[in-house]
Amino acid sequence: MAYPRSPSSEPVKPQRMRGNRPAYTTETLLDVAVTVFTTRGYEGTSMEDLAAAAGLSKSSIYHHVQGKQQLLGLALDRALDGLFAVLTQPGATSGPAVDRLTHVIRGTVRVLLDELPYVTLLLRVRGNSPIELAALARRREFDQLVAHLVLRAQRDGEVDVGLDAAVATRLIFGMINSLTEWYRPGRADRLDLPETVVQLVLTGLAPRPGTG
Amino acid sequence: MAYPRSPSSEPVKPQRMRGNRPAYTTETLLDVAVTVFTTRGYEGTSMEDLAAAAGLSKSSIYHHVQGKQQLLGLALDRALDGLFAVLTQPGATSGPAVDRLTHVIRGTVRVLLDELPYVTLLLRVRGNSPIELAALARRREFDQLVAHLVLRAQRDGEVDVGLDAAVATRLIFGMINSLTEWYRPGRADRLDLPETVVQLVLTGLAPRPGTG
DNA sequence: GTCTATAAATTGATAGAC
DNA sequence: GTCTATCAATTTATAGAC
Repeated sequence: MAYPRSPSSEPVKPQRMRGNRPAYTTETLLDVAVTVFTTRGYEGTSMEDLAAAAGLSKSSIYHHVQGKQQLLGLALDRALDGLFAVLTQPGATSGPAVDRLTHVIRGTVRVLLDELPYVTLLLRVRGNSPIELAALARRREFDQLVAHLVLRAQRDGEVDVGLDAAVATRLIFGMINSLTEWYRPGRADRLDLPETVVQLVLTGLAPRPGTG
Repeated sequence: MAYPRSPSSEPVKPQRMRGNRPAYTTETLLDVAVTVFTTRGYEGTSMEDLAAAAGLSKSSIYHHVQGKQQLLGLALDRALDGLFAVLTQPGATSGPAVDRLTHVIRGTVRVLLDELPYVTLLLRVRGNSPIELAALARRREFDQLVAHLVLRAQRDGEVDVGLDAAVATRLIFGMINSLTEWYRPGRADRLDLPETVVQLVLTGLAPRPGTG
């Protein structure tokens, strides 16, 4: 490599634009967009809203991404990748079904909290475009894999047989997903939310003998 | 009242319009609108969409309501009225706190199922207009009254003291509200959903001795 | 009660200068 | 990488005929 190093091998040094702000990348712009999308809703957000939130003009946004839909697609993929990663972790693929289920519940809560705005956006998608429909299809796939795990745990006698497994799965993950409605980083961080959810799912509210 | 009866005292006889369809009232139009709103999202629904769904022209809709926002406001009020009614029923105002809580859980699930599209719409509101902000304020009031009930049950030793009451309340009602994401009338109607939810909340998934 | 026609504003997106 | 200027399409809403 005696030749001058090609520009692409240089370390990334962010250029400073007006106001001494680092120039946007697709990634940093996505961060801004997802925040606005989750605040005002995707359809309720105009490119003008995005531009104002980013401190850019509308046309500058089109330098980084093809359009509003692409921003949505990137955000939904990120959320889904995080969720599917939980299902391939060792704790989710071996051992008693109820332990795998517990692992998936904990992992799903963690991903939801770590990627809060992205998962929030995913959970609100209605299927109004091909991009949204594709995300809904991936999400259904995730749901089905989890439902299968609950069914296994039930057949193995590890969880209550009095409940319909499919309904219980939906209710449990509905509970988990509802975290996006109120959790904000910084608040209630002393609470171990993944553990709280696992406890509530496994034993419910009823006082257990010896703890009251 | 010897004078001819005024038109307003006549029994309501719906006029038949084109295609032998009864003329719309604000109420029947609201029904159509709420269905479209929950399918495509409120912001994702144009007056043109509503007109197409109703089989009317856009301008005819303005004969019945002032505009899109008013349709939203009427729908949100209906959902909130139903939820608040649960809190004033006898079972919710006397007796041990845990029984009152159980009553409210059952009642909330019932209202949610009975007024499904209206409550669904309420749960998706983001606060993008004064009408939405007012609905969110009423909803917060409902949530606080319920949270108070859980706290009472906890203090009375009727539910597990290992859980944060406020967090548990949010998770439980998050689970209930998640019914709007998948419940459709006709399907799973043999399942007693209010009871299933109460059981899951009180005892969780864990198999109880004697039932396995 | 419903229609056609149209106004006024906003929307997602592009062209081209710096 | 960002800007101003602009376009074509869509959106909410109104006017006025039947």
